[in-house]
Amino acid sequence: MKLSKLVGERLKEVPNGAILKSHIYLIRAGYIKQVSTGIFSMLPPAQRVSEKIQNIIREEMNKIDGQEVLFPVVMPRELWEMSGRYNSIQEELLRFKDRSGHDMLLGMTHEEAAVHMAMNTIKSHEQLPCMIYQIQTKYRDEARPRGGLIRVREFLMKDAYSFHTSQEDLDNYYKKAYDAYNRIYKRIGLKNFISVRSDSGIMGGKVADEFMLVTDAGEDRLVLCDKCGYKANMEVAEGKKEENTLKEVQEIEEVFTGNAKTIEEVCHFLEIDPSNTVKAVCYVTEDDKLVVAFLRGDYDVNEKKLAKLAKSEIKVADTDKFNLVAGNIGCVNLEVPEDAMVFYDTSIMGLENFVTGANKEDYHIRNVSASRDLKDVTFNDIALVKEGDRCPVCGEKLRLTRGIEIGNIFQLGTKYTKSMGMKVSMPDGSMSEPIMGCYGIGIGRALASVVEEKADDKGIVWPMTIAPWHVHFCPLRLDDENVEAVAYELYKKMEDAGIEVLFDDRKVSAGVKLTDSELMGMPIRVVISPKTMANGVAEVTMRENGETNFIPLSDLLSELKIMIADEIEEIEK
RNA sequence: CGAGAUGUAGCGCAGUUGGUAGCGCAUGCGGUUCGGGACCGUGAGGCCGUGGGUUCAAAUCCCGCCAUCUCGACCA
Repeated sequence: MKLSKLVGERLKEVPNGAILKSHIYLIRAGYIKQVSTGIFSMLPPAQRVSEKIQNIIREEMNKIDGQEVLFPVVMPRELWEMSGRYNSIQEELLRFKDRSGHDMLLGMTHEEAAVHMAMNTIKSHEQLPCMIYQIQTKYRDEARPRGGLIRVREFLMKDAYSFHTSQEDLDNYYKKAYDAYNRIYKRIGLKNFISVRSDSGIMGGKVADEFMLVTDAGEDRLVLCDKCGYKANMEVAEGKKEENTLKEVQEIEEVFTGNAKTIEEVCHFLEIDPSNTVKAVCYVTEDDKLVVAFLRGDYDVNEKKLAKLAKSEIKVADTDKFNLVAGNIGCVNLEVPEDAMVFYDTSIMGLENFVTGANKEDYHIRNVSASRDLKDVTFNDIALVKEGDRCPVCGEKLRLTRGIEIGNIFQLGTKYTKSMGMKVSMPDGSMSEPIMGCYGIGIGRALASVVEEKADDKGIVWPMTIAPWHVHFCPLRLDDENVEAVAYELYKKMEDAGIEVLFDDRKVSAGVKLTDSELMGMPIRVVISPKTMANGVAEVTMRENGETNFIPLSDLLSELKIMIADEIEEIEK
């Protein structure tokens, strides 16, 4: 490819509003162009990377007996009513009408389509297990896209769906998919990725794993133990809290706290530490039942954990509706409706002489004792892990960090086969709903993640396995007839030899060529100039570490081929 | 969806107390340079997001709308 003809431009300046490395460089280096919020076009180099990532994914999916299919982007309302999701999913599902007024939607995921395909074709247990997958555009009407390709509304995704006759069979396959995912990330050149057990939602699945690129740029919070390897998404992470030390129990007394409502205000007013308080956070369930959560003042509610205990989605309650005194709610003599649920976090266990609300305006109470005043309550873990908590497995201090979710796999169970009525005949002649698993990877996000992990202060650094071109060929002084002749000859030879080469055929200064090559990130740069030609060599530089070698022109092709092959082998081994 | 901000040339930005728009980069042409974003000369390129209002006069002041960004909520 000749750079002079490549569609797209290199920019010197940071695009307005871009924060993430991947966002900045992908725009500056001419890989992507924004069309609308969360909607991007891929320019030729990005498309080449995307195709290489797709092919690696295809290979790995095919290795675990996947069969590639293609579901439609547009689906009719009826299909999604079968699973109940036409109504259960809100604005994120983009709905519209066709010319005859029929309700249609844009696919944001394809469980329904997968079951639709399978239920007309898979009839017997003998055809199982079976996995079908596609690589196709998804549309999710995200409320707030961000970070360039990290969180978008329209994106290319590989999604796979497997069908099984038993949980055991699903477990076996799930393990295979898990291994395939690890191989995929390794092969596209990522290093600092992990998998974490995650929340599969109230609606069903039992097991779910998320693959995360560990980076400060991530939007998911992670909890890791460097000693024993415990790792979890913040949503499900457990932490051992520091135990409360026993103290002599004193008599409860009421204290006037006036306008001090929040924990911060109360602590400031009484000159105490938040860890000596117990706060209340109130929620309502889907059917408007009150849920009160008590935690030590220095902890926050993990709403996912609480929702699980309450067996319902929850949202923050309007305390007035339940005659609660916002800011003065306490765990002693709290009056709540019959059907209300009250939960106590384990951080309160053994806590003595603490401050909590008095359940009346302007007052708190002090010297409350868990052992005396909360004798009969059950303690549950409903708090978010915080800095300083210890590993639930080995007791070491946990590390809190962030990650970008680069893929997930989970066991769906029979949610879709049951709701849509897919059954297969079993060995004993009975009919049964297959158990499903599903497995997703966003292609664009994977691409951006590689940039995020590997880019340096000069630009993108592509791994050889997914680089748009292996070699960035920069002849300097193309106005020199000798250089020009040799350059075009070398370019042709490289292409003929099957080396993917981007040829900077522009007659511009050395600085422009070299900085552009670093910005665009090809793994190998080949420079020739009157200087190198006088010695009969080419200057070959690795983008990743800047290592430079001078290679005789006569050996250049064979050396490049070896370097490319070695590099790919190194990444994939 | 809540909070904050921004819309002026392809990109990044300036634009005074209201007086019909400029800078840098990129870009066309001519020339001199040229191994780390060269220089000189000369062009082209703007419905100042959009609709209304105030005014003799609006990029500038007021109101609505739209778009975009950041933080948060949400995220099958």
